[in-house]
Amino acid sequence: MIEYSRQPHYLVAVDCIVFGFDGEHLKILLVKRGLEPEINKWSLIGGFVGADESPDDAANRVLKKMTGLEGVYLEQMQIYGDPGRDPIERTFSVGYFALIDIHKYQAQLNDDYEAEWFLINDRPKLIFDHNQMVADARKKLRYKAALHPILFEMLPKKFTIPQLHILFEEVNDTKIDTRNFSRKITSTGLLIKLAEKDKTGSKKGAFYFKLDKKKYIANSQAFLNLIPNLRV
Amino acid sequence: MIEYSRQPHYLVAVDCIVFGFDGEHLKILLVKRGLEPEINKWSLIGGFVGADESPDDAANRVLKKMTGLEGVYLEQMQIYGDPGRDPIERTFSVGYFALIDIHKYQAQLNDDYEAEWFLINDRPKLIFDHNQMVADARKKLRYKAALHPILFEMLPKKFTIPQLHILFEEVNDTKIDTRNFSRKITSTGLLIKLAEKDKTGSKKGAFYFKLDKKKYIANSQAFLNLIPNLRV
DNA sequence: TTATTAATTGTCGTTTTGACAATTAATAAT
DNA sequence: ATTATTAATTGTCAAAACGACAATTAATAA
Repeated sequence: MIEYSRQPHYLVAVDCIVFGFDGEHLKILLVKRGLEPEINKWSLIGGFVGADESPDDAANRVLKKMTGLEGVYLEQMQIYGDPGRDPIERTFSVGYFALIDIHKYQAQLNDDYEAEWFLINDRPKLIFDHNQMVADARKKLRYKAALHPILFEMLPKKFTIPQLHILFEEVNDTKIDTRNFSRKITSTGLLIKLAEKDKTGSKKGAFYFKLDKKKYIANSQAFLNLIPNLRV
Repeated sequence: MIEYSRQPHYLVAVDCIVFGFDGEHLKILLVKRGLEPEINKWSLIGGFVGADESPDDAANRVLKKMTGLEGVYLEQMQIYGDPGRDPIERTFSVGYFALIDIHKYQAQLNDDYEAEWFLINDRPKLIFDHNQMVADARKKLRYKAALHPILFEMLPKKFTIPQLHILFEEVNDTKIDTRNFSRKITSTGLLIKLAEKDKTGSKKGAFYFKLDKKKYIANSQAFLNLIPNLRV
């Protein structure tokens, strides 16, 4: 009856830009393909959307498979669907960016892929339109992180203000005054100061903080102003 | 060689939430389907993505066909892809929201569809997950409009501050002090005051303004703070 | 001429911002 | 033990932004 069947059918995939932070620099997780086409080339973590799963399900499945992690911060970015973006067959890909605590990551044994962390500013060329995806993801991460408290997702449970500070500078690619930053971030009320100090970075040591989960969830949609003189 | 062919294939569509403003209220454009399934039910403007077009192309094509308009403000929202969202066959849909000047709209003769404007707060139930799409689009419109100067897209070339004011209140579903709003919106530097006045709404008349195109383009990504006490 | 109405400009205390300085808490060197 | 050193933390302050609220203005209608 209806024309559905006459319409062309396509493959639908997901690709994840996985961001991590090693304490100094922003990194992304890439995989070396063990399959044709583009065998041995670096690419984003991705996979086809199965018959019984949503794109979100697929992204979570792929992430679990490649990082061993579940319930990570995952945000849909946009769809990539130019005809010809995949040389084999027309494929739509839903781009996601993920934020993970790099220390929780554990390499998964996998015959098809070989995963590796790269500095965001020193990464290999990627297949297809994956380079564009990374650029878009970075832009969106910067945008979102300027307004919402999401960067905690890349830090361990316990973290210090200086750690946060470096992360913010790294993501926004700018210098931020430590004194003003400290005041701003604590004034959000999202942090709980712990008794313990991290002495690895300095003689004085920096107090550990943890997230106030309740407030974090309640404020996840709130607008903040974490970046001075912000212009996107 | 590669497994692509063994993967399931799907339909990919676009659906557009078309927003307009009649001077008093926010409206959306809906169509009555003349096709099975869900014949005679109201739905969003949409269509399948053709073999040689991107989702953006498809959205523009569909909009042109249903409104007669080209080059309208169009923004990708998210993909809808739950299995079973379409009862006939698995279909992914890329949701877009569009902002148009309602007065430029002209009904298109179309055998398959019948289009009509509805008040955003008094609209019929829609097919499939289209109700969710409208809710999402409204939320995103509100979010975006709070930070970026996009609502001009729904007004004529010449507009008055009071018109803008009503539109902002309508989109954000809140009362905004006229005096502070006027000061804020003019201080963005995006408006050029014209000599002419609009006398239809009051005795004193309100000055017409037009957009400073150059500054508008340059600032389209700038953060503004147009809504007082903003909490999303 | 006056009343009316909505647009526009003005006032002002409070809060936020961001540039910059001073202090503090630890360890390492003397 | 004392001092130097270093990074974390707290402090200062002037300028700008914010938002609650009042007064004035420009037109038409009575």
